Amino acid sequence: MLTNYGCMVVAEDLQCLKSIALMGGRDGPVSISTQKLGAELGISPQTASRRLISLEGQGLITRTIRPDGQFVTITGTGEEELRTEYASYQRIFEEGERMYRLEGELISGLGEGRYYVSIEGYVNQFRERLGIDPFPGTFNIRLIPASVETRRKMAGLDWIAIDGFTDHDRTFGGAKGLRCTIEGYDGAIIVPGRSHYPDDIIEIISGTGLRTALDLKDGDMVKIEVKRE
Amino acid sequence: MLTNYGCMVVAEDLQCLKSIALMGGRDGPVSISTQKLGAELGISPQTASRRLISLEGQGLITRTIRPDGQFVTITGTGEEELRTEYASYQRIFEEGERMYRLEGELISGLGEGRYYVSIEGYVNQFRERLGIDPFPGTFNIRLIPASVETRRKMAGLDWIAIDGFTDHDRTFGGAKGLRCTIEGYDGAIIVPGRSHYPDDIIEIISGTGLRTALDLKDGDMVKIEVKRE
DNA sequence: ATTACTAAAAGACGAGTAA
DNA sequence: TTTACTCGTCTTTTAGTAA
Repeated sequence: MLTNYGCMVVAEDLQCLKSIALMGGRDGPVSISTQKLGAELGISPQTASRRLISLEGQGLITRTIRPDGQFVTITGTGEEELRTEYASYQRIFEEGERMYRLEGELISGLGEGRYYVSIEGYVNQFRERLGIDPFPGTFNIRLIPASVETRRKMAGLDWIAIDGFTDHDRTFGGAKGLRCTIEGYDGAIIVPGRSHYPDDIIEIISGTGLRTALDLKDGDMVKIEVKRE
Repeated sequence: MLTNYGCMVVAEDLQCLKSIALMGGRDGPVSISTQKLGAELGISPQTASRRLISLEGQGLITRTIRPDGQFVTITGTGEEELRTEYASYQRIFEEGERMYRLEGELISGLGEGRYYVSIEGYVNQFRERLGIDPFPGTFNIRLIPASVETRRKMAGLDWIAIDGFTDHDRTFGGAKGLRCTIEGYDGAIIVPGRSHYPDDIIEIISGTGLRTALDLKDGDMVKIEVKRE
């Protein structure tokens, strides 16, 4: 254990302090037995006792010990410590640029997308619903594994429907699209309605010829950003 | 270590997960070296590495490891875990009955208070500003050590000023009061303006004769509640 | 530079026990 | 019942090292 030059409370101690706070230790003394606290935290009474001693030693709680138990109160310092932790979580969940980021390598298209962007029935919808007049050709990306998880989370976003249609007795399936930026360029992720695309591959359309504009070739890494909400 | 039957993530792992979230691991892959993470958490790179392995094993993060570092993303499960923790802190700070609780034993008064409640210049103010027509006699309490801290926190509350005055060439000092309830009965804590009362003793006035009403004698424990804000 | 293994050192844990 | 000590064990940590 590093000496922790006054900078931070050890994780277990903080967890223990949190439990005391949940029992009401911020508002006044709460009766806590080491057994009860131990059960709460999944540790032995002995260890619970040690935690309380440690918290007291750090000035995070004060105690009144009696033969039949003890009363514990969280000090101002202890409360500050909890507030700092709370602030971290607020930063995680309340702020943020609200952007999902995907990363992957450029691969040769599966062809399907190229086909889509040459059909008027689709192109019109891309233009009207997504605001993209697609460059003839798509951009296919194999996500790094760490991005596949992010892609899953994106299922909850507001995808725009691209309707299927029939033309000259031929049926064209539906799809859905989501606006994004590719290294700064506007575009959209397109996911065919039925066909099961592999989890780690996404197909992108853009008004720009991205391969040329970004000077990319197969295997190069690309970053994609998607606004949340 | 208990087996932790799927019920909870170990405190250190959670702390580590929180750090990753603060680096942006919720929105997409973040480049994290074990060294950087270790420095952030005050642990060695080896331990940081083990933490990441552990988090991955629990399905809380996914990783892409490269010879020159790694990309880490928080999974949906990991995010849930963080949200649960966040919810705990919200409960601590956002909810609650907003009551400070004090506890102590009834002691014989220091006399000073009894004096106060017999002087019209004070009594009028108690009545008008605190809404209390004081019973002649005060209630003195020696706080248990665990309550002394709470009393300190109460300094931030909205105390009502009791002004000093002069009568027949005699000077009467100011004081401040704060409404409270004593075992359910209305009253107020009175703190003399100048005199330095011991930290662990509080003096209470009430419209009721509390000793009789509550059937208390010296040494009995009493609970006092004060509304916050 | 990385990550993560092995092995020695450090530290934490819970059983037993006293007060 | 409590709290918290000692002590033996076991876990965790870090240093060293390999890939």
